[in-house]
Amino acid sequence: MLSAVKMEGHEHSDWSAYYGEPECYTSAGNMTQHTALGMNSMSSYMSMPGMTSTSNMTGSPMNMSYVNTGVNHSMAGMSPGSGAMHGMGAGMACMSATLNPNMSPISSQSPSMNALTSYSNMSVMSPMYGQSNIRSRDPKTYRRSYTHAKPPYSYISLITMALQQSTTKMLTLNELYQWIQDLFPFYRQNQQRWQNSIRHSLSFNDCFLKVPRSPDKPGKGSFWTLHPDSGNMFENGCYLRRQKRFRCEKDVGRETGRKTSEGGPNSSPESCNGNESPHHTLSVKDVKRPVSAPKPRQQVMSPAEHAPTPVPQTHHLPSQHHSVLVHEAHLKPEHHYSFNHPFSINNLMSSEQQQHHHKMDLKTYEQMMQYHGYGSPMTGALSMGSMSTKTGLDVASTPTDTSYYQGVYSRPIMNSS
DNA sequence: ATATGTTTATTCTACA
DNA sequence: TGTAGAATAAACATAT
Repeated sequence: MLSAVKMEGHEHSDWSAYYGEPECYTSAGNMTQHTALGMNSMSSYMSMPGMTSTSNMTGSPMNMSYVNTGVNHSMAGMSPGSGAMHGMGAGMACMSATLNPNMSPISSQSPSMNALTSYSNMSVMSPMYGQSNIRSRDPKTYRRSYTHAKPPYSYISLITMALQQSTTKMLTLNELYQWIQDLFPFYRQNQQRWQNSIRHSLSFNDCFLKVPRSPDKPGKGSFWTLHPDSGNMFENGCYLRRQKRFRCEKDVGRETGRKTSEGGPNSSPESCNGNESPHHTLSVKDVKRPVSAPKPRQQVMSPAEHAPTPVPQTHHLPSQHHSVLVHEAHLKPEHHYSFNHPFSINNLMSSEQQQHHHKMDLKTYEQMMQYHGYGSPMTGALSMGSMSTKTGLDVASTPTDTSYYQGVYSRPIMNSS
């Protein structure tokens, strides 16, 4: 529903041009009656008129032949019949699988993609978007224009989606880039511009945390993940503009939103792990940069620098803070479910489905712990990062042309005739 | 050299 | 209209 995805001023011209008159959105807002809020309501689009029926949706994601001549990274990683699909709403599973760049069975639960999918459907398949001036457009130019329209998501929400949908809940910068442009053709242009913005967003916003690579997994850049306390940043349903930026409280008082890293002696991991209370007071930023340093650059802690105790095995230990943080954020089985994010599985799956998901998560978690077999929370966290490659679940390594608009291509634009 | 990451500054926009 | 979130540009540093 469009009350869920408010079309704000950003690039409004783009969207109004492609989607028709504002009243379309207004009518979309009426959809609220169908559902609760947030992404749930967006999910309702899966069964909206204009969508194929559930039974049809269960067919095969492959029917959605995506005729994009661009990237198409194949659906190789996809597992159409994966068990992960079974618990999901059929239509959801289908679309999700179709769009998810990370087509592993596990990640096919992709909550974020459900959101995206829903939006996509809403925009294109829902009859209300086919009304008014769109109908009069030349279908060819309209289609082309549409696919290159700027998505109504802020960079922050795009990053959040990408991170949420990834199996390990953390991605490298390049994987983020890839995810975004795979999904949104719009971002296949002007890369320098938006990628700079992405980098800026990652650094600037407290809701994103940097997780250094383990030494045994060399590569460019760190992993990025969501702050466990970032919670539902888009609970107002607007993916262009949060009502309030997520900031770590400590730093809010100290400075205006600047990320600082690696706290002094006070920055105990526990105080920032997001599990003690919904409103812990220690900034995660302290994990990232020294408070004292006026303007430290590039303060990703080196393992040697920060590991108070020898790092078990070959996994690197960026810092205790980080370790706990990331551990809490990504390895605790319950983490995903305390994460009330609109893209989170919470909002998109039934309790039964969540149970299924939960089991899988536990299993994954256990496997990882078994794999790396040591007690340090850090190690597990890092294994998450490296797991992506170990288990072949690496998002960017198996890019698929899972364009956000994918489904659109294979079917006629609803009501546009 | 290029990618990645940090920071500052400016501008635009939505909203109270 | 003021404020705050977001987009953009750019300078600079560091890592690969």
